[in-house]
Amino acid sequence: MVVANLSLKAIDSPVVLKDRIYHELRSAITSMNVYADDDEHRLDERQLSLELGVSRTPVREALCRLENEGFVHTIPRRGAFVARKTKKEVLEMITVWAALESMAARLITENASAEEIATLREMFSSYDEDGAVQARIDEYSETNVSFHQALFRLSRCDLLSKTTENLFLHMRSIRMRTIAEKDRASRSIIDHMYIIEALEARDTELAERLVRQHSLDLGRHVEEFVDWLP
Amino acid sequence: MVVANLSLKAIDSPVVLKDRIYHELRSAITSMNVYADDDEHRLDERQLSLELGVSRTPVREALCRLENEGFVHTIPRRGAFVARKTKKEVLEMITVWAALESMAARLITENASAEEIATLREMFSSYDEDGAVQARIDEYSETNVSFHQALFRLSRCDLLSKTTENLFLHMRSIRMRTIAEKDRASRSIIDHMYIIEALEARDTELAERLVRQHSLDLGRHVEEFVDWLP
DNA sequence: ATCTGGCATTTTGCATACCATATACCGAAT
DNA sequence: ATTCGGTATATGGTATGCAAAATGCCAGAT
Repeated sequence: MVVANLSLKAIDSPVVLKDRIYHELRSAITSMNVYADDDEHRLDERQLSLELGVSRTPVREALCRLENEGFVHTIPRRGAFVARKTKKEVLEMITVWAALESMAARLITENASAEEIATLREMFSSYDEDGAVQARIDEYSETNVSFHQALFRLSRCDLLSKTTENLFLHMRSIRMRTIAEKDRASRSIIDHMYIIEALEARDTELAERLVRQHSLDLGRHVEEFVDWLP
Repeated sequence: MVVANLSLKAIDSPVVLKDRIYHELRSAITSMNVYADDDEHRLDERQLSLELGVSRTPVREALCRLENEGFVHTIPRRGAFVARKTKKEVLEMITVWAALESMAARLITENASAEEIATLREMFSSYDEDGAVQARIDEYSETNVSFHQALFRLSRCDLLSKTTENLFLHMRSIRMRTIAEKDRASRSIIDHMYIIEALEARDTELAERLVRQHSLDLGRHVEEFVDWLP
């Protein structure tokens, strides 16, 4: 008799309620337009637990986690609110982003394979013709996000990706809104191409600088033109 | 009758139980030597709540927060354990650190006042004589931590400081152990002096590079010599 | 002797109950 | 009419209760 070797992968996620609630609430929060109106969006524990058909306990634990990650702001004895970032906070997020992504670029020049870097170039291959970016601006916006996520993935540094994940979500609405401004979109794709070239050339310092500059440019744009943030 | 103008500052922190428990547990975890023995340190909810004289609920919320921040690892239906970092994870923490601190250095060259930068130099003034670092190695170790914290403080970017805060705590034990190796300590103070000079000279690129290199050197040291991590 | 299967115990995850505080409402006094 | 104070109500913070799941133990089989 031989022992069957099925090479199974361990299952260690008896997906628990609080996690599902966490994801549910997070996606609800990140997909809503927090800045549409002026009044703060309160998150009533009892109401949420009623809507979700669960008790307050797992809702509270999900809110606790969302608070740590900056999506929710809670005031003791007053309740939880959807967090509204100030302009200063958004600018600081962009600064941290720039720091992390430029480090990711460094690591890519040192560790990534040529094939991996090639995938970055392919992402933009369908935008070759003049005006393609403008014509499919929404699609390009998604590609844009994917590109930045890919940079972190190729860095092979999980903590870098993990630390940035929440920044991504926080910045989603901001980026969606700023990328739509047409000249920024074409500037954006040019920047990306130079970044890819630097990565291909394994020019660590250049890649780092270009990536950082790309982010800080967004920061300067926000600083100058975004007036819909407190 | 006039209204007394006392210029009071708002008090909005009716410090709640879960926060005190969080801090209590965090300091307990960060000050213990997690890597002393091989068996994992379990955190029994009931036992903790008994010891702290509270119910399980706030303990659970504190553990939830600690898990988000990487101090605690919980397995559903199995319980919470003090998180043990792998060597890979420590190296990644150092990488992220390098990214954040080098950005802090950039910002200092651009924004900090000469007086602020001068305070950095003063921190090391008592270590001028040869061998002073070796003689007061524990004291120097604290100064070392303060120096790095000061870099983030002077960057005036709260998110940068906040993001790094947990890394600081995670790295405490590592740094405490590695700094004690004497030649690293003297190398360290030399690095710091060059960094301060670059900041004083407002040489953004140089300051950034020196700070990053200083962190990555620690990374290489850990990579090479730390064998007590899984 | 070792391995397997079932039962008991422990412990988490979720639900509910209770308490303290913050807000809202309302009446009385100015 | 407006403002102040008290009471009611609502809501979050904490405690406890209950059920499902995981571990450990023990007996029986091989």
